[in-house]
Amino acid sequence: MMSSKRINTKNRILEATWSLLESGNKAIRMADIAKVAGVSRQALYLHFPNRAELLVATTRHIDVVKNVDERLTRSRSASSGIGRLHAFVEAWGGYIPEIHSMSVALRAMRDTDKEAAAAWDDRMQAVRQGCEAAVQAISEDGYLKGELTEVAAVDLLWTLLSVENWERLVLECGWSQLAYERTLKQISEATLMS
Amino acid sequence: MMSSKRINTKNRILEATWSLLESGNKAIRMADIAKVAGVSRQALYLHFPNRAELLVATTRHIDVVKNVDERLTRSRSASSGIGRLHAFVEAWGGYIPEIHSMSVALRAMRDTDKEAAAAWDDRMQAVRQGCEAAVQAISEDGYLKGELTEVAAVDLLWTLLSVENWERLVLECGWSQLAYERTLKQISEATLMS
DNA sequence: TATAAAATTGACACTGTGTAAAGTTGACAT
DNA sequence: ATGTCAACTTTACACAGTGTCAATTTTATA
Repeated sequence: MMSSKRINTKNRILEATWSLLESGNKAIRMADIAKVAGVSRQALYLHFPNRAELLVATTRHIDVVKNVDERLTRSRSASSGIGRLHAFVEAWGGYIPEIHSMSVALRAMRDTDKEAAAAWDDRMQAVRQGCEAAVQAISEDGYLKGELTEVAAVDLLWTLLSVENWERLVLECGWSQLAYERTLKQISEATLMS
Repeated sequence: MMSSKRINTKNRILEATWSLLESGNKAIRMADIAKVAGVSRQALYLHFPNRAELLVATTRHIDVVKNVDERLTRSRSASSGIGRLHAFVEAWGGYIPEIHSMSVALRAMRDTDKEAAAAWDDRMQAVRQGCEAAVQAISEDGYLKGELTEVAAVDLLWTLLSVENWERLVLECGWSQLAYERTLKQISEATLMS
């Protein structure tokens, strides 16, 4: 079959990139990726136009493997506002550690690369939509704090649930994932609901 | 005087770097800095061993000019816990926009450069100390939430007041500085105090 | 006016990205 | 068996940006 080999190689490259990202090594060079994928450096350029697009493609690949979208959407099934809030904090909060290495890489490229920035913003917009759904449910239940508009509430929840805040608490301050999720539920509640 | 010119040039370089950082241009090259400072590219290396140290020196320079430390320390004079909290949120929160461009540059180097990481961590430790002082005052007043240890409370306040959260709300979501400060006072209170 | 520090000039090594071209391998259709 | 086509390799190179080096010029001041 004409393209089976190609698909295989492309996949190997994506997996190699992923594993290097997870290794925590920041300065990943094309040559490193090629080495791990067991392929020549030039072969990378046969499949991806440049480094940025390779990394972006890797995010998408991880997204598919981890089934992000579905997991985030599923959290919207809870009936009450507070139920949705908790479910979303759990879903997204639990997802962060899985995509964290990716997130670091994408954010590092943010300044220099437009595509990378777009890929990251795209991910974040998905999260924001989850926040919107939760806030709306709370608002419909009549529990949204009086002084908050819905937009402001979304802004706040979105900020609280940022990857950066997770990094601070879990990686820098050494909180357990459990403590993170529990506390963020509390803070979100205290911040948004009356 | 033997070194008046040297100091002048060094200062011009620091100011040039600063202005370039403030210009929002991400990819600042040594050649750019030299041009703005009105000096040859090689002259930069006469005063700073490399790009990283030049940027780190620029932070320190800004710190001195803006008088950070004193402004942060001054916020500890309030008598009550809640007073200190508010004063600190105001002091630090008001300071963020002034050092923001610097912060972006330092964080961008964080991955590749040890010194830059150290310089940034150093700044953040100063902020953390401010958080500690506020939490302690609240705790002494007996208003610290029962389920929170002092350390956890400091972790949380520190996280809430991160530059990244300011960026999200003010730059990305378009909040005014006033709204930011007001809301962060509220959230901090709701999160830490009973 | 002699001298020493400060700065300039121009050349170059090094790293990493991306391009280009010629050659190799293997599947497979005829 | 042979020819063909795509995937891949190999080698070479252009390019940008950092950092080094050595020779020279400028300038302040003793």
